[in-house]
Amino acid sequence: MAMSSRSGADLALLLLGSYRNLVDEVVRELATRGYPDARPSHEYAIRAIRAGADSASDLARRLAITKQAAAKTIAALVERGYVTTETDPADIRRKNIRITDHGIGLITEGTAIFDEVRARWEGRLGAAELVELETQLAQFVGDSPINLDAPGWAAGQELR
Amino acid sequence: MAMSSRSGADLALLLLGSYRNLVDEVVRELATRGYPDARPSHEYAIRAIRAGADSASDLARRLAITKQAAAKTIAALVERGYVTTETDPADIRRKNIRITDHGIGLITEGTAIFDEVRARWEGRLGAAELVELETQLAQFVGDSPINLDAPGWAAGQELR
DNA sequence: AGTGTTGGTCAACCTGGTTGTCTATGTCAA
DNA sequence: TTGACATAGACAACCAGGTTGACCAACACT
Repeated sequence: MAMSSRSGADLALLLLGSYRNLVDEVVRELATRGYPDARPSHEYAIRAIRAGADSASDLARRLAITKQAAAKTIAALVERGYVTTETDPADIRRKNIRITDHGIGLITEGTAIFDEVRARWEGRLGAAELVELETQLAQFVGDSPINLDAPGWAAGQELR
Repeated sequence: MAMSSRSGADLALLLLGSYRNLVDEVVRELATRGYPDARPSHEYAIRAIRAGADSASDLARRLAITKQAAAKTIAALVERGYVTTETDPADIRRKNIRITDHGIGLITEGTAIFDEVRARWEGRLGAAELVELETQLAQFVGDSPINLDAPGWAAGQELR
């Protein structure tokens, strides 16, 4: 019996479930590779920093969160040794963020694992099908205020 | 130029972005229809209650969260008038949950809106394509501890 | 009875955000 | 040069939606 049309609520749960499944796997694997306390938000933040957000306010704008939230995130990153901060000599107010080797390691491994999991899915669906799926999802995301480059909305507690 | 293979991290963001897009729309629309303070978790919880979880411990098991968390959720539902509780005459410890008309209204409208949004997506993708997408997502979710019927993991702060 | 299980509650904590307020510094224009 | 405004950051309090841990009261079973 072709199950045909599911409910909209189920669709939502499918989307979120897939996301969490993917991300949980990445976090788990990251833990076994020497980053036991890494959270998805750390990855996103470090990526944003690497992409040019070199101060708290900058990061806040990039992630589309408040600067207070950005400051907290940075504090967490410093605590874990993923970044360091030092006062900008040219502007005493600013604290420039620099990613440590450990931080680089995190996003390098993170990216690799993300891609590994994606490859696994690709193996199951077929390359063309996965690309199509991504294209379709991009359509859903496209017509919205949501900005893939500013995944501040990606927060929540994604792992338990 | 066919953009072909995206990164695994992007895939994750696409999934989450689609979810939030869908859910945000539902919450927004719900607000305009007389449920301004409804949160996704409320909907999930009321659904679970309607499906038979008539006590806090029950709800906890069903949602796969702690009973304390379930109790908090129920308190929020009572506060908003979506459910009422009364002590079970047959077992003084239990507090039976009953969904109010307002609560029924919430999930009725919620379901309708979810389906409307899904229908909109269907209109864009085509019916067959959407079903295929759902089937593919179900595959990703299927091989995991994630249980669509126990969306406790769906929490996080899904809306900003 | 006595022992163990179950339902619920209190309290403290965590994460990742939010507002609101404040100071210190920088910038720019009159 | 000064005075107005913008910006960087920090502090404090709060919120949602979870978590642990400790507990008590009520039920169930032998």
